[in-house]
Formats: sequence, C-alpha cells, structure tokens
Amino acid sequence: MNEQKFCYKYPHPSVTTDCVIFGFDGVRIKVLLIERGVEPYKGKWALPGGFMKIDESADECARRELEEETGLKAASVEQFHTFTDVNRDPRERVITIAYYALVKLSEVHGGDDASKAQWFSEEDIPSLAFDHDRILRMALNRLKERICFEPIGFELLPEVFTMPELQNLYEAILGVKFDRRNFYNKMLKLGILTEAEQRLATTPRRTPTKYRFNAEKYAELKQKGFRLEF
Amino acid sequence: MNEQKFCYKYPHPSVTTDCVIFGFDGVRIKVLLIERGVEPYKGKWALPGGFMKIDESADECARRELEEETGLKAASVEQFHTFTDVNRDPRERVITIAYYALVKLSEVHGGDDASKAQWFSEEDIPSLAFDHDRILRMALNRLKERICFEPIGFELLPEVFTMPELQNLYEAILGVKFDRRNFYNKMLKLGILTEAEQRLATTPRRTPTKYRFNAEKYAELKQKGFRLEF
DNA sequence: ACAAAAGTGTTAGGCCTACACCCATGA
DNA sequence: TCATGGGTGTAGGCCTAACACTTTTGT
Repeated sequence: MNEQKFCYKYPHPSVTTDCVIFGFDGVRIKVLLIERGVEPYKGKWALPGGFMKIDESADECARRELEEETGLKAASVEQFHTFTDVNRDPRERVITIAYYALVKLSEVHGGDDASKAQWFSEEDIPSLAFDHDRILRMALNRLKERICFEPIGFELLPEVFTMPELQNLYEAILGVKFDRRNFYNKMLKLGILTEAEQRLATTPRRTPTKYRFNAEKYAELKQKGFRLEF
Repeated sequence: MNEQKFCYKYPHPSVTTDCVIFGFDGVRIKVLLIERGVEPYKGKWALPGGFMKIDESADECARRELEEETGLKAASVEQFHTFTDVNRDPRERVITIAYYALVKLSEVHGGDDASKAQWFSEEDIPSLAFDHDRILRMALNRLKERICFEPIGFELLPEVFTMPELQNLYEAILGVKFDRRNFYNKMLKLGILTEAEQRLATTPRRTPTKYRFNAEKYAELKQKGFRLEF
C-alpha cells in the first residue's frame, strides 16, 4: 500500500533538524554522535537529528531530539545555520536546520539510545554521514565566536567549578593557552563569579577555590553593554 | 483541475527565502520593501522573497531574488536565521530561510518591480506582513553585531567615499555618535583605507578627502586576527 | 567676511601582557 | 620533604576617550 497521502502542486523538500551537542569533561570539548542503524550511511556516525513534525517549530524539534538523546530539558539550544545543498541527502531533497546545544556532562545520564550514542573528543571525530562534517565544523566556529562575547562556558560546566576548569574550557574551545594570572584577574574583574563553599577534596595537592556563575550580575552587566575578550 | 502532483507519506512544509536588503543613502540605513499585490496581507509591505525551487539551494534562491529586486548580482548575501513558527503563514506551513544583503544604493537602478518596491529608512518602516517585522529586527541586530568585527560597511558605500560618510554609516547602524578625531585615527590606523584621487566638488564648504577600501590590506590583516571596535 | 563642514594632536586613565615566587595538600 | 598544581601582584606599553582650534571653500 503506497501511502503518499500529502500532495502539493509543487515539490516540497523534507525538513530536519540536526543538533551538535557539546559537552566538556574538564579537559576536552566533547561532541555527542550517533551511529546510524539504517541506510543511507548505515554504520556511519552522524549528528543526532530527525524530521520536523508539521505541528512543531524547529526549536521544539531540536529540543525534543536533545531530550531524547541526553535526557536533558532546559539546556541552551541555539539555531545557527540551515543547510540546503540540493544533493546533501541521497534519498530526496532534505534541508536541515542545524542547532548546537551546550550541556553539562555531569548531568547527562545516558540517553535512551545510549548503546548507539557516544561522546567524541574534537580530535577523534570520525568522518560523518551526509554533510555533517561541515555542520559540525561550522558549529565549532560559532561556539568559538560566541564564547568570546557571552559567558556560555557556564552552560558546559557543573554548577560549581574551579578557575582552572574554567580556564581549561576556554583554552579547549579557543585552542590557545592563557596566562593563569591574567585569566584569573579578567574573570574576577567581570564580577560574574561568586565564590562557592569550599569543599575539601582528597587530592594530592591544594584544593582549588570553587565558584558559581552569578546570573544576576551577568544580567546587570549585559544591560549596559560589555564585552568578554580573549 | 486540481494539480496536486507531488505526494509524500508525511506532510512537508513549504520553504521560502526572504531577504532583508540594506542600503545606505549617506545619512540613513535603508531597507527595500515590497508592497504585496496578492492575499494574504494584500497591500501590506513585506520583505522580498519567494519559494525555493526544488533544484536550487537557499543561497541561490536568495541571490536570484536579490537580482530580481535590485538588478544586482555580486553583492554580499548572508543567511542569518530560519523562521519556523507553525502559524507564521495563514495559508499553510511555511518556513522561511532569512538572509540579509548589503547593496550599494548608488548601483541600484530600480528593480523590475520598481513600482511596488520602495526604500524605507529604519524609522519609517511600517508594520509588515507575516512575521517580517521580527525578521527585520533580527537582521538589524545581526548587522550591528557584524559591523563591529568585519568591515562590511564598505559593501554599503560607493567604491569611493569620504570619512564623514563612513562615520555616518557606523553611527546610523550602531545608533551612537563617535568623536570625529577618534574615528579618523582608528580607521586610518587599521590600514585598510587607501586615499583616492581628490575630486573637487562644488559645495559651499571644504571638499573631504576621498578613500577606497583596500581589500588586499584587509585580507592580510584578517589572517593574523584583528578586531574592529567601537 | 562668514557659514559650514573637514581636518588634525595631545593627554590621562584603563586594560592587556608578560613575568616568578610562595602556598596548600597528600603521599 | 617532596611533588604537584593553586594562588597571587606589579610594571610597561598600548589603546581608548575626551577634548578645541584651524582650514577650506562657496556665497
């Protein structure tokens, strides 16, 4: 039975969303990929994504997928580009609205399809299905641009984090090394960090000071214009 | 005769591109709008745009529309967001991939539909059809963000321009006033301006120095990273 | 000569950068 | 006590922002 029930005067493309899900393990930026179980590109790794339903917006679609993959709801999900090359999908004309999401790895407890999903470090990413290599590269560039102007790094870190962790994150994303003292000064001067309770860890070295991101201070700061620079 | 020839198993949205076309008249930022001749929103102003063909990419679609509206080919056209609200079009589900284009007003010699197209200053823009108000607002924000980091202003000015014109442009886009001396110094120090031949105008005041944008110097500069700040 | 806009230089303060030593902790 | 990483301050240079007078030119 051929159920081609939805008919139009002109051909319509299919619309999907794909999501580049970023995490941070304290040292490296991670990206969540899914191994495809069906053709085309069966067995290849790909970005999580899927078809947009006719009664949901692309944002809703992207959030739905994010939740399905990571179990997370309230994370930061941002549309960044729509890919429309005519032959990007071998089956039919498909355009994809691409998003990136920033998630706290510490809060991700395996998605439903954990068996087929895996976190990759930036440098270990295999060649991907469709044009997902290109999508991923553009997402990384956006992430780099954006982190210079908005403190999105805090979306990737646990609620409570240390200054060295924060510095590692910036260095991992931007691919550069900063002077520790200068980084401390700059971050503290921004005034968007609050010291958190000191917790004693059992490591063979000095316990670093814990901070949390102060969203109220950040909102104030944003009002009157500011910039984060590196 | 009901020509519903293209059939699918699941419903597919229509896909359009809409383009916010920016120009600059020497004093104010201008936007090209079209008066709709058909329902829905007949008689309302809207962004130029139209349906994406099944064998063209969104970029091609946006460029095609730009040419149809302004007669310009090689201008800077940039995708910035895809709008997907479920009810943004009263007829059917339509998503639109939005672009902005920067054109040199001096080179626009009326589009094909000149009768229905008109340039509006930012503050005179009427309420628009569909969600085009929102699209336009986002385009303006992107323009503001981008002009701080790339010298896209030169896309809006004639080949040869004066420093006061350039300053007016920045002031118009960013909505602020700059100190003339500081603006001169900053711009000249960047090294991306070349003095052009001095032409004698017949105005009742001093003739300003003419400059052109030096794309080679800019390319060099971009290599080793830089920033334009205001 | 006047009106109108163009052009020009200096100074003070803040920000960025580079740089080296001590501290806390567990083993 | 040692090894490891955490934490801290200062000095020089550069960029930014604030500021006023002179020049050109047509009327």
